[in-house]
Amino acid sequence: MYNFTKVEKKWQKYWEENKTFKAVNGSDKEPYYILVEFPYPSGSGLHVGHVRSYTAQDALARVKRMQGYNVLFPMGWDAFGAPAEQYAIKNHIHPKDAVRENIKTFKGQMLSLGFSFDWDREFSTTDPEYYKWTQWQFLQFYKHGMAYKAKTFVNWCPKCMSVLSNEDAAGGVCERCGSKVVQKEKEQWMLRMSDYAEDLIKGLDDTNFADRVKLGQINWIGKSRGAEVDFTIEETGDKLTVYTTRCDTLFGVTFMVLAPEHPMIEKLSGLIKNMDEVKKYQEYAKSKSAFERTEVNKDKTGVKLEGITVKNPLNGGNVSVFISDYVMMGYGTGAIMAVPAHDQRDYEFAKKFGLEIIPVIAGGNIEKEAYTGDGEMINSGFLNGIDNKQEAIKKMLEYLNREGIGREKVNYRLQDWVFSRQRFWGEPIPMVYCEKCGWQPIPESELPLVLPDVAEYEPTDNGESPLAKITDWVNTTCPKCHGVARRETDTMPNWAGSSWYFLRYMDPHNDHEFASMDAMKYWKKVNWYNGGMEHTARHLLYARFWVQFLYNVGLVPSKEMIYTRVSHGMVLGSDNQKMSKSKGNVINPDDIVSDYGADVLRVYEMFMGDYQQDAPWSTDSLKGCKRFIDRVYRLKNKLNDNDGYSKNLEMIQNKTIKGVSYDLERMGYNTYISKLMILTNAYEEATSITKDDYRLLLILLNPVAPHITEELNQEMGYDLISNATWPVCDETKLVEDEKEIAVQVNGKVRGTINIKVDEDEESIKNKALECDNVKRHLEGLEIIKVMVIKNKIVTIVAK
RNA sequence: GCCUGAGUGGCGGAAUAGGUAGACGCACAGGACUUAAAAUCCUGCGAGAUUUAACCCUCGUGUCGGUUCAAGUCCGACCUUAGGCACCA
Repeated sequence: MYNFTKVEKKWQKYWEENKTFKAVNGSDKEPYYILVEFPYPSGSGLHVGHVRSYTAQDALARVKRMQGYNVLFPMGWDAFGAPAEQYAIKNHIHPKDAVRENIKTFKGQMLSLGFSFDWDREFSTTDPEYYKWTQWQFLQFYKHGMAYKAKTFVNWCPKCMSVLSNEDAAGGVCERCGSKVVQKEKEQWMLRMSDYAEDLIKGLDDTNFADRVKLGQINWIGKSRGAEVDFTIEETGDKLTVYTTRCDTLFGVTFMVLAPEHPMIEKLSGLIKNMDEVKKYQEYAKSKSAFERTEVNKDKTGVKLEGITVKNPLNGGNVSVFISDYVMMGYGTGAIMAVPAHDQRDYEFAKKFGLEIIPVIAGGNIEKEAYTGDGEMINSGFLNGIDNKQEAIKKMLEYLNREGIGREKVNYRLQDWVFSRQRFWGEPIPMVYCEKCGWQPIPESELPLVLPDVAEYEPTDNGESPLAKITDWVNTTCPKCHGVARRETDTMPNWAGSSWYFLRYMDPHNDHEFASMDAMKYWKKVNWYNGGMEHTARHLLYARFWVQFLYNVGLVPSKEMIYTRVSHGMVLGSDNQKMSKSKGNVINPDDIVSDYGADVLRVYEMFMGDYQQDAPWSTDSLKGCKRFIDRVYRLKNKLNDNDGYSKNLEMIQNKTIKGVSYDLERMGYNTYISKLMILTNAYEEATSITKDDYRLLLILLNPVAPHITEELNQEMGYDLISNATWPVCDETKLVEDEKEIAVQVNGKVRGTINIKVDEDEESIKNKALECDNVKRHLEGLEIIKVMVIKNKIVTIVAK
């Protein structure tokens, strides 16, 4: 048909040499910022899934440019991370070399697909010029009291002597050697993200995220309204505070449970008679991985604290105190009041330990299960008789406040961000430890703190980062007292660099700021951000937190720098399974580009299904898209010498313009393609078409098939499509004077009639009633009502 | 267990505000062109009953019920499936 490889290379070269898609800061045009998640450049190359989302955003970028916007559509590399480090350990090369190779592959693939990125803004998170600013921003967190060091637990494989990520420790076993993962205590850097819980919920109002994305964020933050209630340890007078969302059931409390790590246990150790048993249980809880501990369907375990007395502050009833691992130290106060009659977990625990169960809400059967429904309050003193939760909670809160033993309290599931990783291949945390002065930030003038150039990255056997072994690097002087000091050897998590990269694109070569305020004010925010579903909770939340912090210290112009966020579906293998080497269902985009061309691959991936839904690969369907492109190509043989547009095509042309413009706004890429197929079919049916007819189709198709459309457009002698204006629908051409509408009898279609668009109702009714098949169905029936729904349907009700 | 999607022909999927379900494409079948094949073009294509044939008829958007002149679309219960969270008090 035509040599697509030659045509595609030609235009790719043209775009690169002419910087056709360069975005200029401060232009008079309206700015429009389109962002697609930058990839982790893995060794396996670009995935067809990348092609799907990049094509979609590319199409949007090309349309917006034609609509007169100054479009920023950048690309870069999120290149820190464990795989590059693993690869480097195995092959004794520096990860930056592996990364350089992978980036080269990825970029070559992207160029071969014709994406209209502004490559002048390209960077990698691993460039010292970039991570200098990631480190600088960490220092701002630190200087504003938002970064601190604290002891937390990490997944630890005792055999590999290595810290594992939650993913590598999935199922409670080490992914590499299969040993049981245990929890190891470690001092780590933390960011005070929990302080931002409320602001992160509120900020969503200033965004246009898809509802399901907003919900994902809200659920992750996990806001809950409840109360704190103080219980008192009689022997010492210490307060033991619990968090509950059901203070209405306070009369039903028969015991309390503390998390095994609860600090009160240490404080009371002198009083606790069975301290040995308690210590043993604490050890047991620690030995479990986070996975095991949170596994739901397991037996409740625990130990009673013997020798201390606690009473229910409302009715003076005895309340025994247990420790159990079903209570988490990290949420609420790390202690709960147990109401076994009305909480499933407390019920199980009570049954196992033979504890008293007092119902305080009527309904249910406590012989069988905890009753969590609503009902009339019983056995509850001043609450008796109230028959709904809300009111009972309100009354109880009033009482608790009055007596000074409790207060309303909001809790969030969102915790502070563990910001340390025990890895080599990440941004070094720019902190120094001095025996005399403690933790000290390194001076900003010393940034970037670069990773050393060595070739050995084996982790240490005590769980520290490989950096700890590079003594030249570790040993330094204290910025404050100039004495001997050690560098922090942990690095930042992968999420760090990706939390602000969209800001850097606005001003990527700035060497004295991460991005100038002017540049950020010009671009305002990311108008349209697309990425994977798996990133809509965490990555997006981290990025929003980061931006909100920068805003609060006056470094960015808005509290939310991302406006619309959408997520695309995955491209599955033809077997409807996730593509993977082991399943042998992987499609390599390079093969498709060389066999069918980039345009065909792009069209197919837009046509394959609902963009926001997963869709399986089908090479047959791909071939159909090849046929479509070929048909568009062959239309050039039908050109006539007439000027303007063909009269008989104007209606469908304008319909198509209107339809596809709307489709592109709402990510209806599959229907966008189908509408162009319909237009192409109409062109094929015509005896001949004008050059303007043809060019219109080429412009409309250009966002998804940019190479062949530019080529055919050039053959006709026109100026570039990349300089063209997106067509606007001429509504006057859409006015139809005739229309076929359906006639229903008792809800079933029994015929169709042709009407004039402005025909009066009476005449339409008559036409409908005269329709043969309609008459047949009305035989022997009495007409009750005839309704004409304008230009849509006539419906007859008969008995 | 909770949250969020999704269930429509042989397949991928359409159906802006409830108004002719199955657009567009794939696969398949028949035909044209060809020595032949590929490519291309034409025709058919939800299921069923009936008929020489056409019209026509019945059923049909995961299941059951409801609202409506009219439901893939709205409401209520449920089932299946994918993803996320998970002893969160």
